Amino acid sequence: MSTPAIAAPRGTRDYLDGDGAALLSCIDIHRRVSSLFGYRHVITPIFEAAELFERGTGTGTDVVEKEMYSFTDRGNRALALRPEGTPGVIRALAADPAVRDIRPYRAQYDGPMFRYDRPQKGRYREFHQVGVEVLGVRDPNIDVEVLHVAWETFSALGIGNVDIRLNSLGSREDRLHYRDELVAYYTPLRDELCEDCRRRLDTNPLRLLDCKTDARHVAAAPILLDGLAADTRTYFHDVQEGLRAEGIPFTVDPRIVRGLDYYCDTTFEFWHSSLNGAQNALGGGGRYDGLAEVLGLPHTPGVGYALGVERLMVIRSELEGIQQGLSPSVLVIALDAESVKHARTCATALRAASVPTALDVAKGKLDRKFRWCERMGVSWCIMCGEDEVRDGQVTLRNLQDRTQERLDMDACIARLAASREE
RNA sequence: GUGGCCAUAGCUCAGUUGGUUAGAGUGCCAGGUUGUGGCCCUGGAGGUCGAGGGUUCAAAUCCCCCUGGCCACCCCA
Repeated sequence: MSTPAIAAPRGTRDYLDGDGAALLSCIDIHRRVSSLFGYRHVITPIFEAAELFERGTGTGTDVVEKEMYSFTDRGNRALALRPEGTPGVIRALAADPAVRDIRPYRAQYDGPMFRYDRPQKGRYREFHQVGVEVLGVRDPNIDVEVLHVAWETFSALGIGNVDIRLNSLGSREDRLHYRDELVAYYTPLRDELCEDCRRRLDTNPLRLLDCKTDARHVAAAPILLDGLAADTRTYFHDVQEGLRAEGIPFTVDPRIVRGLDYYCDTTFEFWHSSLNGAQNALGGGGRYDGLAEVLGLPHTPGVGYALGVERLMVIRSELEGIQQGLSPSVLVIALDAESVKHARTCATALRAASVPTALDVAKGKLDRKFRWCERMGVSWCIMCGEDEVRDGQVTLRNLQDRTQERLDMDACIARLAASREE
Protein backbone atom coordinates (compact mmCIF):
# COMPACT_ATOMS: atom_id res chain seq x y z
CA MET A 1 0.00 0.00 0.00
CA SER A 2 2.89 2.35 0.68
CA THR A 3 4.32 2.27 -2.86
CA PRO A 4 2.56 4.60 -5.28
CA ALA A 5 1.02 2.97 -8.32
CA ILE A 6 2.83 3.49 -11.61
CA ALA A 7 0.77 5.48 -14.07
CA ALA A 8 0.94 5.44 -17.86
CA PRO A 9 3.44 8.10 -19.04
CA ARG A 10 2.05 11.48 -19.96
CA GLY A 11 0.58 11.60 -23.42
CA THR A 12 0.16 7.85 -23.71
CA ARG A 13 -3.05 5.96 -23.29
CA ASP A 14 -4.27 2.43 -22.79
CA TYR A 15 -6.75 1.11 -25.29
CA LEU A 16 -9.05 -1.01 -23.17
CA ASP A 17 -12.16 -2.88 -24.09
CA GLY A 18 -14.10 -0.99 -26.75
CA ASP A 19 -11.29 1.49 -27.38
CA GLY A 20 -8.96 -1.28 -28.45
CA ALA A 21 -11.56 -2.59 -30.85
CA ALA A 22 -12.15 0.92 -32.22
CA LEU A 23 -8.43 1.45 -32.88
CA LEU A 24 -8.04 -1.91 -34.59
CA SER A 25 -11.18 -1.35 -36.60
CA CYS A 26 -9.72 1.83 -38.16
CA ILE A 27 -6.45 0.07 -38.93
CA ASP A 28 -8.20 -2.99 -40.35
CA ILE A 29 -10.33 -0.86 -42.65
CA HIS A 30 -7.30 0.99 -43.98
CA ARG A 31 -5.48 -2.29 -44.57
CA ARG A 32 -8.43 -3.69 -46.45
CA VAL A 33 -8.96 -0.61 -48.63
CA SER A 34 -5.31 -0.12 -49.55
CA SER A 35 -4.93 -3.85 -50.21
CA LEU A 36 -7.81 -3.57 -52.65
CA PHE A 37 -5.75 -0.97 -54.52
CA GLY A 38 -2.75 -3.35 -54.60
CA TYR A 39 -0.69 -1.88 -51.75
CA ARG A 40 1.72 -4.27 -50.02
CA HIS A 41 2.38 -4.25 -46.29
CA VAL A 42 5.67 -2.76 -45.19
CA ILE A 43 6.69 -3.07 -41.54
CA THR A 44 9.69 -1.01 -40.48
CA PRO A 45 11.35 -0.49 -37.07
CA ILE A 46 9.72 1.71 -34.48
CA PHE A 47 13.13 3.22 -33.74
CA GLU A 48 15.64 4.30 -36.37
CA ALA A 49 18.93 6.16 -36.60
CA ALA A 50 18.17 9.70 -35.46
CA GLU A 51 19.95 10.91 -38.56
CA LEU A 52 17.26 9.39 -40.77
CA PHE A 53 14.80 11.98 -39.53
CA GLU A 54 17.32 14.77 -39.19
CA ARG A 55 18.16 14.44 -42.86
CA GLY A 56 14.80 13.29 -44.17
CA THR A 57 12.17 15.09 -42.16
CA GLY A 58 14.52 18.03 -41.76
CA THR A 59 16.48 19.66 -38.95
CA GLY A 60 14.59 22.91 -39.43
CA THR A 61 11.25 21.33 -38.56
CA ASP A 62 9.58 21.37 -35.16
CA VAL A 63 9.02 17.64 -35.45
CA VAL A 64 12.76 16.98 -35.39
CA GLU A 65 13.96 19.96 -33.41
CA LYS A 66 11.51 20.03 -30.54
CA GLU A 67 9.41 16.89 -30.58
CA MET A 68 11.63 13.91 -31.33
CA TYR A 69 12.29 11.17 -28.79
CA SER A 70 16.04 10.88 -29.30
CA PHE A 71 18.31 8.67 -27.23
CA THR A 72 21.53 6.71 -27.35
CA ASP A 73 21.50 2.99 -26.74
CA ARG A 74 24.03 0.97 -24.79
CA GLY A 75 26.24 0.81 -27.85
CA ASN A 76 26.23 4.60 -28.01
CA ARG A 77 24.19 4.71 -31.22
CA ALA A 78 22.13 7.87 -31.78
CA LEU A 79 18.56 6.63 -32.24
CA ALA A 80 15.07 8.09 -32.27
CA LEU A 81 11.55 6.76 -31.87
CA ARG A 82 9.98 7.40 -35.24
CA PRO A 83 7.95 10.64 -35.35
CA GLU A 84 6.47 9.69 -38.73
CA GLY A 85 6.47 6.76 -41.09
CA THR A 86 7.68 8.00 -44.45
CA PRO A 87 11.49 8.18 -44.00
CA GLY A 88 11.66 4.64 -42.63
CA VAL A 89 9.60 3.23 -45.44
CA ILE A 90 11.70 5.01 -48.06
CA ARG A 91 14.91 3.88 -46.41
CA ALA A 92 13.75 0.28 -46.47
CA LEU A 93 12.33 0.22 -49.98
CA ALA A 94 14.75 2.44 -51.89
CA ALA A 95 17.72 0.51 -50.50
CA ASP A 96 16.42 -3.00 -51.12
CA PRO A 97 17.75 -4.38 -54.40
CA ALA A 98 14.86 -6.83 -54.65
CA VAL A 99 12.17 -4.17 -54.75
CA ARG A 100 13.75 -0.82 -55.58
CA ASP A 101 13.42 -1.31 -59.31
CA ILE A 102 9.82 -2.43 -59.22
CA ARG A 103 8.07 0.69 -60.46
CA PRO A 104 5.70 1.73 -59.19
CA TYR A 105 5.99 0.08 -55.79
CA ARG A 106 2.81 0.49 -53.74
CA ALA A 107 3.36 0.24 -49.98
CA GLN A 108 1.01 0.51 -47.00
CA TYR A 109 1.95 0.77 -43.34
CA ASP A 110 0.46 1.46 -39.93
CA GLY A 111 1.64 1.63 -36.36
CA PRO A 112 2.64 3.84 -33.45
CA MET A 113 4.51 7.13 -33.90
CA PHE A 114 6.05 9.32 -31.18
CA ARG A 115 6.28 13.06 -30.74
CA TYR A 116 7.08 14.94 -27.55
CA ASP A 117 4.26 17.44 -27.68
CA ARG A 118 1.80 18.84 -25.18
CA PRO A 119 -1.08 16.35 -25.03
CA GLN A 120 -4.61 17.32 -25.97
CA LYS A 121 -7.71 15.50 -27.11
CA GLY A 122 -6.81 13.71 -30.35
CA ARG A 123 -3.13 14.51 -29.80
CA TYR A 124 -0.83 12.16 -27.93
CA ARG A 125 2.88 11.54 -27.49
CA GLU A 126 2.32 8.02 -28.71
CA PHE A 127 -0.21 8.00 -31.50
CA HIS A 128 -1.03 5.83 -34.47
CA GLN A 129 -0.90 6.46 -38.16
CA VAL A 130 -2.04 4.57 -41.22
CA GLY A 131 -0.53 5.51 -44.57
CA VAL A 132 0.60 4.57 -48.03
CA GLU A 133 3.60 5.43 -50.20
CA VAL A 134 4.05 4.90 -53.93
CA LEU A 135 7.68 4.86 -55.02
CA GLY A 136 9.55 4.97 -58.29
CA VAL A 137 7.15 6.90 -60.48
CA ARG A 138 6.58 10.59 -60.96
CA ASP A 139 3.17 10.87 -62.57
CA PRO A 140 0.13 12.99 -61.73
CA ASN A 141 -2.08 9.91 -62.03
CA ILE A 142 -0.21 8.31 -59.15
CA ASP A 143 -0.85 11.40 -57.00
CA VAL A 144 -4.50 11.07 -57.88
CA GLU A 145 -4.50 7.38 -56.99
CA VAL A 146 -3.03 8.06 -53.55
CA LEU A 147 -5.76 10.59 -52.86
CA HIS A 148 -8.28 8.08 -54.15
CA VAL A 149 -7.14 5.46 -51.62
CA ALA A 150 -7.47 8.01 -48.81
CA TRP A 151 -10.90 9.00 -50.07
CA GLU A 152 -12.09 5.38 -50.16
CA THR A 153 -10.69 4.86 -46.66
CA PHE A 154 -12.75 7.75 -45.30
CA SER A 155 -15.79 6.34 -47.02
CA ALA A 156 -15.23 2.83 -45.62
CA LEU A 157 -14.77 4.34 -42.15
CA GLY A 158 -18.14 6.05 -42.46
CA ILE A 159 -16.53 9.50 -42.30
CA GLY A 160 -18.10 11.96 -44.70
CA ASN A 161 -17.56 15.64 -45.44
CA VAL A 162 -13.80 15.40 -45.60
CA ASP A 163 -12.30 18.54 -47.08
CA ILE A 164 -9.25 17.86 -49.24
CA ARG A 165 -7.02 20.96 -49.31
CA LEU A 166 -4.67 20.78 -52.24
CA ASN A 167 -1.62 22.80 -53.18
CA SER A 168 1.57 22.58 -55.19
CA LEU A 169 4.93 23.63 -53.82
CA GLY A 170 6.60 23.22 -57.20
CA SER A 171 10.17 22.13 -57.52
CA ARG A 172 12.85 22.81 -54.97
CA GLU A 173 13.97 25.79 -57.09
CA ASP A 174 10.41 27.10 -57.25
CA ARG A 175 10.16 26.91 -53.50
CA LEU A 176 13.49 28.63 -52.85
CA HIS A 177 12.56 31.35 -55.28
CA TYR A 178 9.18 31.80 -53.63
CA ARG A 179 10.82 31.91 -50.23
CA ASP A 180 12.89 34.87 -51.37
CA GLU A 181 9.81 36.55 -52.73
CA LEU A 182 8.01 36.16 -49.42
CA VAL A 183 10.94 37.52 -47.46
CA ALA A 184 11.14 40.48 -49.84
CA TYR A 185 7.44 41.13 -49.36
CA TYR A 186 7.41 40.78 -45.59
CA THR A 187 10.65 42.47 -44.62
CA PRO A 188 9.38 46.05 -45.05
CA LEU A 189 6.31 45.07 -43.00
CA ARG A 190 8.32 43.65 -40.10
CA ASP A 191 7.20 46.27 -37.61
CA GLU A 192 3.54 45.59 -38.31
CA LEU A 193 3.83 41.85 -37.80
CA CYS A 194 2.88 39.88 -34.73
CA GLU A 195 5.59 38.42 -32.57
CA ASP A 196 5.25 34.94 -34.04
CA CYS A 197 5.50 36.23 -37.57
CA ARG A 198 8.68 38.18 -36.90
CA ARG A 199 10.18 34.93 -35.68
CA ARG A 200 8.85 33.03 -38.71
CA LEU A 201 10.32 35.58 -41.06
CA ASP A 202 13.74 34.55 -39.84
CA THR A 203 13.24 30.85 -39.30
CA ASN A 204 10.56 29.52 -41.65
CA PRO A 205 9.06 32.11 -44.01
CA LEU A 206 6.58 29.68 -45.56
CA ARG A 207 4.86 29.45 -42.19
CA LEU A 208 4.01 33.16 -42.41
CA LEU A 209 1.06 32.07 -44.53
CA ASP A 210 -0.44 30.23 -41.55
CA CYS A 211 -0.84 33.35 -39.46
CA LYS A 212 -4.39 34.12 -38.32
CA THR A 213 -3.72 37.51 -36.75
CA ASP A 214 -2.05 39.17 -39.72
CA ALA A 215 -4.66 37.96 -42.20
CA ARG A 216 -4.56 41.11 -44.30
CA HIS A 217 -0.86 40.69 -44.97
CA VAL A 218 -1.42 37.06 -45.91
CA ALA A 219 -4.16 38.01 -48.32
CA ALA A 220 -1.85 40.42 -50.15
CA ALA A 221 1.19 38.15 -50.10
CA PRO A 222 2.57 36.69 -53.30
CA ILE A 223 1.15 33.30 -54.16
CA LEU A 224 3.42 30.35 -54.79
CA LEU A 225 1.22 28.91 -57.50
CA ASP A 226 1.70 32.07 -59.57
CA GLY A 227 5.44 31.58 -59.66
CA LEU A 228 5.59 27.94 -60.68
CA ALA A 229 7.57 26.91 -63.72
CA ALA A 230 5.51 25.82 -66.69
CA ASP A 231 6.05 22.07 -66.33
CA THR A 232 5.25 21.95 -62.63
CA ARG A 233 2.18 24.03 -63.32
CA THR A 234 1.08 21.50 -65.91
CA TYR A 235 1.69 18.70 -63.44
CA PHE A 236 -0.53 20.36 -60.86
CA HIS A 237 -3.19 20.96 -63.48
CA ASP A 238 -3.14 17.28 -64.42
CA VAL A 239 -3.55 16.23 -60.80
CA GLN A 240 -6.64 18.40 -60.54
CA GLU A 241 -8.07 17.05 -63.76
CA GLY A 242 -7.49 13.51 -62.56
CA LEU A 243 -9.31 14.18 -59.30
CA ARG A 244 -12.27 15.62 -61.16
CA ALA A 245 -12.37 12.59 -63.43
CA GLU A 246 -12.40 10.36 -60.36
CA GLY A 247 -15.17 12.40 -58.77
CA ILE A 248 -13.05 13.36 -55.76
CA PRO A 249 -13.85 16.87 -54.49
CA PHE A 250 -11.03 19.17 -53.38
CA THR A 251 -10.20 22.79 -52.66
CA VAL A 252 -7.01 24.44 -53.90
CA ASP A 253 -5.47 26.20 -50.94
CA PRO A 254 -2.18 28.03 -51.54
CA ARG A 255 -1.49 28.08 -47.81
CA ILE A 256 -0.99 24.31 -47.48
CA VAL A 257 2.79 24.22 -47.12
CA ARG A 258 3.16 21.26 -44.68
CA GLY A 259 5.61 21.11 -41.83
CA LEU A 260 8.16 18.69 -43.26
CA ASP A 261 11.11 19.59 -45.46
CA TYR A 262 10.89 16.97 -48.16
CA TYR A 263 7.70 17.90 -49.94
CA CYS A 264 7.62 19.18 -53.50
CA ASP A 265 4.87 19.60 -56.07
CA THR A 266 1.62 18.11 -54.82
CA THR A 267 0.81 18.59 -51.13
CA PHE A 268 -2.48 18.12 -49.37
CA GLU A 269 -4.22 17.95 -46.02
CA PHE A 270 -7.49 16.33 -44.98
CA TRP A 271 -9.70 18.53 -42.87
CA HIS A 272 -12.90 17.75 -41.04
CA SER A 273 -15.32 20.22 -39.51
CA SER A 274 -15.64 18.39 -36.21
CA LEU A 275 -11.95 18.76 -35.38
CA ASN A 276 -11.14 22.02 -33.61
CA GLY A 277 -9.03 24.65 -35.19
CA ALA A 278 -8.06 25.14 -38.81
CA GLN A 279 -4.68 23.59 -38.13
CA ASN A 280 -6.08 20.36 -36.78
CA ALA A 281 -5.95 17.92 -39.65
CA LEU A 282 -7.08 14.34 -40.06
CA GLY A 283 -3.96 13.71 -42.06
CA GLY A 284 -1.87 14.94 -44.92
CA GLY A 285 0.79 14.11 -47.40
CA GLY A 286 2.29 14.88 -50.73
CA ARG A 287 5.08 14.21 -53.19
CA TYR A 288 8.72 13.93 -52.12
CA ASP A 289 10.86 13.27 -55.16
CA GLY A 290 14.08 14.40 -53.48
CA LEU A 291 13.79 12.48 -50.24
CA ALA A 292 15.63 9.30 -51.19
CA GLU A 293 18.67 11.23 -52.41
CA VAL A 294 18.81 13.26 -49.22
CA LEU A 295 19.04 9.92 -47.42
CA GLY A 296 21.93 8.86 -49.64
CA LEU A 297 19.82 6.46 -51.68
CA PRO A 298 19.27 6.22 -55.44
CA HIS A 299 16.89 8.84 -56.82
CA THR A 300 13.39 7.54 -56.12
CA PRO A 301 10.38 9.77 -56.64
CA GLY A 302 7.46 9.12 -54.33
CA VAL A 303 4.12 10.27 -53.05
CA GLY A 304 2.06 9.25 -50.02
CA TYR A 305 -0.19 10.23 -47.16
CA ALA A 306 -0.60 9.50 -43.47
CA LEU A 307 -3.78 9.65 -41.39
CA GLY A 308 -3.97 10.05 -37.62
CA VAL A 309 -5.91 7.11 -36.25
CA GLU A 310 -6.81 8.88 -33.00
CA ARG A 311 -8.36 11.69 -35.01
CA LEU A 312 -10.30 9.25 -37.13
CA MET A 313 -11.54 7.79 -33.85
CA VAL A 314 -12.61 11.20 -32.54
CA ILE A 315 -14.82 11.66 -35.57
CA ARG A 316 -16.12 8.10 -35.64
CA SER A 317 -17.04 8.23 -31.96
CA GLU A 318 -19.37 11.10 -32.80
CA LEU A 319 -21.12 9.04 -35.46
CA GLU A 320 -23.94 6.67 -34.70
CA GLY A 321 -24.26 3.09 -35.70
CA ILE A 322 -20.59 2.32 -36.14
CA GLN A 323 -19.90 -1.26 -35.10
CA GLN A 324 -16.81 -1.11 -32.91
CA GLY A 325 -15.53 -4.62 -33.27
CA LEU A 326 -16.57 -8.01 -32.02
CA SER A 327 -16.83 -9.20 -28.48
CA PRO A 328 -17.78 -12.80 -27.85
CA SER A 329 -21.34 -13.19 -29.02
CA VAL A 330 -22.06 -16.34 -27.02
CA LEU A 331 -21.30 -17.44 -23.48
CA VAL A 332 -21.46 -21.19 -22.77
CA ILE A 333 -22.16 -21.90 -19.11
CA ALA A 334 -21.65 -25.17 -17.30
CA LEU A 335 -24.17 -25.28 -14.48
CA ASP A 336 -22.30 -27.87 -12.46
CA ALA A 337 -18.99 -29.70 -12.44
CA GLU A 338 -20.43 -32.75 -14.18
CA SER A 339 -21.49 -30.66 -17.19
CA VAL A 340 -18.12 -29.02 -17.90
CA LYS A 341 -17.13 -31.55 -20.52
CA HIS A 342 -20.41 -31.12 -22.39
CA ALA A 343 -20.00 -27.33 -22.26
CA ARG A 344 -16.47 -27.54 -23.64
CA THR A 345 -17.58 -29.68 -26.54
CA CYS A 346 -20.32 -27.20 -27.29
CA ALA A 347 -17.95 -24.19 -27.21
CA THR A 348 -15.47 -25.93 -29.48
CA ALA A 349 -18.16 -26.71 -32.01
CA LEU A 350 -19.35 -23.10 -32.02
CA ARG A 351 -15.84 -21.77 -32.59
CA ALA A 352 -15.42 -24.23 -35.45
CA ALA A 353 -18.52 -22.58 -36.94
CA SER A 354 -16.85 -19.14 -36.51
CA VAL A 355 -19.15 -18.05 -33.71
CA PRO A 356 -17.13 -16.05 -31.11
CA THR A 357 -17.65 -18.03 -27.93
CA ALA A 358 -16.52 -17.60 -24.35
CA LEU A 359 -16.72 -20.50 -21.92
CA ASP A 360 -17.70 -20.17 -18.27
CA VAL A 361 -17.10 -23.21 -16.10
CA ALA A 362 -16.57 -21.33 -12.84
CA LYS A 363 -18.83 -21.42 -9.81
CA GLY A 364 -21.15 -18.55 -9.28
CA LYS A 365 -24.72 -17.43 -9.52
CA LEU A 366 -26.43 -17.57 -12.87
CA ASP A 367 -27.84 -14.07 -12.62
CA ARG A 368 -24.29 -12.72 -12.21
CA LYS A 369 -23.26 -14.51 -15.36
CA PHE A 370 -26.20 -13.01 -17.23
CA ARG A 371 -25.21 -9.56 -16.07
CA TRP A 372 -21.64 -10.19 -17.12
CA CYS A 373 -23.01 -10.94 -20.59
CA GLU A 374 -24.95 -7.71 -20.58
CA ARG A 375 -21.85 -5.68 -19.80
CA MET A 376 -19.75 -7.50 -22.37
CA GLY A 377 -22.34 -7.11 -25.10
CA VAL A 378 -22.91 -10.85 -25.31
CA SER A 379 -26.41 -11.48 -26.58
CA TRP A 380 -26.70 -15.27 -26.32
CA CYS A 381 -26.16 -17.75 -23.54
CA ILE A 382 -25.94 -21.51 -23.73
CA MET A 383 -26.56 -23.47 -20.57
CA CYS A 384 -25.42 -27.00 -19.95
CA GLY A 385 -26.61 -28.80 -16.83
CA GLU A 386 -27.72 -32.19 -15.71
CA ASP A 387 -30.77 -32.29 -17.97
CA GLU A 388 -28.92 -31.12 -21.09
CA VAL A 389 -26.12 -33.63 -20.62
CA ARG A 390 -28.67 -36.44 -20.23
CA ASP A 391 -30.53 -35.51 -23.41
CA GLY A 392 -27.45 -34.50 -25.43
CA GLN A 393 -28.92 -31.03 -25.89
CA VAL A 394 -28.30 -27.45 -24.82
CA THR A 395 -30.49 -24.62 -23.60
CA LEU A 396 -30.10 -21.55 -25.78
CA ARG A 397 -31.16 -18.30 -24.18
CA ASN A 398 -31.65 -15.02 -25.96
CA LEU A 399 -30.52 -12.46 -23.42
CA GLN A 400 -32.29 -9.61 -25.09
CA ASP A 401 -35.85 -10.90 -25.11
CA ARG A 402 -35.24 -13.44 -22.32
CA THR A 403 -36.63 -16.37 -24.18
CA GLN A 404 -34.98 -19.75 -24.28
CA GLU A 405 -35.41 -23.20 -25.74
CA ARG A 406 -33.92 -26.67 -25.63
CA LEU A 407 -32.17 -27.67 -28.85
CA ASP A 408 -29.85 -30.24 -30.31
CA MET A 409 -26.32 -28.90 -30.64
CA ASP A 410 -26.46 -28.85 -34.45
CA ALA A 411 -29.69 -26.88 -34.46
CA CYS A 412 -28.24 -24.46 -31.93
CA ILE A 413 -25.11 -23.84 -34.00
CA ALA A 414 -27.13 -23.32 -37.16
CA ARG A 415 -29.30 -20.85 -35.30
CA LEU A 416 -26.38 -18.78 -34.02
CA ALA A 417 -24.49 -18.85 -37.28
CA ALA A 418 -27.62 -17.56 -39.02
CA SER A 419 -28.21 -14.83 -36.45
CA ARG A 420 -24.69 -13.50 -36.92
CA GLU A 421 -25.23 -12.91 -40.59
CA GLU A 422 -28.15 -10.56 -40.03
C1' G B 1 7.83 25.46 -24.92
C1' U B 2 3.61 29.67 -23.27
C1' G B 3 -1.16 30.86 -20.92
C1' G B 4 -6.09 29.42 -18.59
C1' C B 5 -9.51 25.86 -16.06
C1' C B 6 -9.59 21.42 -13.24
C1' A B 7 -8.40 16.78 -9.80
C1' U B 8 -13.15 13.92 -3.45
C1' A B 9 -15.53 5.91 -3.68
C1' G B 10 -15.18 1.88 -9.98
C1' C B 11 -18.51 6.12 -12.35
C1' U B 12 -21.35 11.01 -11.76
C1' C B 13 -20.89 14.47 -8.09
C1' A B 14 -22.16 17.01 -2.75
C1' G B 15 -19.09 18.74 1.17
C1' U B 16 -21.35 25.69 4.68
C1' U B 17 -16.77 31.62 7.30
C1' G B 18 -11.20 25.91 7.99
C1' G B 19 -14.13 22.23 13.07
C1' U B 20 -13.42 16.78 15.20
C1' U B 21 -16.03 9.77 12.45
C1' A B 22 -15.70 12.82 4.42
C1' G B 23 -21.33 11.86 2.29
C1' A B 24 -25.24 10.82 -1.72
C1' G B 25 -26.75 8.51 -6.20
C1' U B 26 -25.21 4.69 -9.22
C1' G B 27 -22.23 0.42 -9.79
C1' C B 28 -19.89 -3.83 -7.16
C1' C B 29 -20.26 -8.18 -3.45
C1' A B 30 -23.42 -11.32 -0.14
C1' G B 31 -28.29 -12.83 1.45
C1' G B 32 -33.87 -12.86 0.97
C1' U B 33 -34.62 -16.61 -4.13
C1' U B 34 -30.75 -24.83 -4.57
C1' G B 35 -30.75 -23.88 -12.56
C1' U B 36 -32.59 -17.93 -14.77
C1' G B 37 -30.51 -11.05 -14.90
C1' G B 38 -34.90 -5.29 -15.46
C1' C B 39 -38.68 -4.34 -9.45
C1' C B 40 -38.31 -4.62 -3.98
C1' C B 41 -35.95 -5.50 1.00
C1' U B 42 -31.51 -6.39 4.26
C1' G B 43 -26.39 -6.34 5.01
C1' G B 44 -21.19 -5.56 3.26
C1' A B 45 -16.76 -4.03 0.90
C1' G B 46 -14.68 0.10 -1.34
C1' G B 47 -11.28 6.87 0.09
C1' U B 48 -3.29 7.86 1.48
C1' C B 49 -9.84 13.79 -0.51
C1' G B 50 -3.99 13.29 -7.28
C1' A B 51 1.58 13.53 -4.68
C1' G B 52 4.72 16.29 -1.37
C1' G B 53 5.56 20.46 1.71
C1' G B 54 3.71 24.82 4.50
C1' U B 55 0.13 27.98 7.67
C1' U B 56 -3.12 26.54 11.96
C1' C B 57 -5.17 24.07 18.25
C1' A B 58 -7.56 22.00 13.72
C1' A B 59 -6.94 21.50 6.26
C1' A B 60 -10.86 17.99 1.29
C1' U B 61 -11.24 23.48 2.29
C1' C B 62 -6.00 28.52 2.67
C1' C B 63 -0.64 28.98 0.48
C1' C B 64 3.64 26.78 -2.35
C1' C B 65 5.45 23.16 -5.49
C1' C B 66 5.01 18.70 -8.36
C1' U B 67 2.17 15.14 -11.28
C1' G B 68 -1.87 14.31 -14.42
C1' G B 69 -6.34 15.78 -17.48
C1' C B 70 -8.92 19.33 -20.53
C1' C B 71 -8.87 24.04 -23.35
C1' A B 72 -6.37 27.98 -26.11
C1' C B 73 -1.46 28.98 -28.41
C1' C B 74 3.08 26.82 -30.99
C1' C B 75 3.00 22.77 -34.15
C1' C B 76 1.33 18.53 -36.13
C1' A B 77 -1.63 13.20 -36.92
